Amino acid sequence: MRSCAADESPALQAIWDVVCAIPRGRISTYGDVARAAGLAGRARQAGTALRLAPRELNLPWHRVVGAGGRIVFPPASREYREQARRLRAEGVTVRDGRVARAAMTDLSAL
DNA sequence: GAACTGACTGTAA
DNA sequence: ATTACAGCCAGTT
Repeated sequence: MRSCAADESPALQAIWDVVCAIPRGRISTYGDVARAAGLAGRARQAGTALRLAPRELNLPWHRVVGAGGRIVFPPASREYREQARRLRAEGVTVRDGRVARAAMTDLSAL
């Protein structure tokens, strides 16, 4: 069964679907996620979609970072620590608010 | 419906 | 390398 539940908004579901498709131990950016969801140039909407995403979806939101692999949250924030912790748990190297380029996923290849 | 906000990004100083 | 800023556009007030 689908791990991502459907939603009334096609755009939100499309984004969630893409995020769900990011393999474990890999990461992608807001811009790339938006593009893969058919919303090119709308990186912010990707962020908004993740903010609105219900926890019940078990969405791997931590695999989405800013352009260039930068974590978008303030380093002291709870969200930042959560994301860094989860990424490291998947074997992704997080250093100084950045993730290794090697962990980048080419969503167009999915 | 106008104004404000922000889980973004590219460019410039 | 860092910091600032303007453009962007969906969601909220």
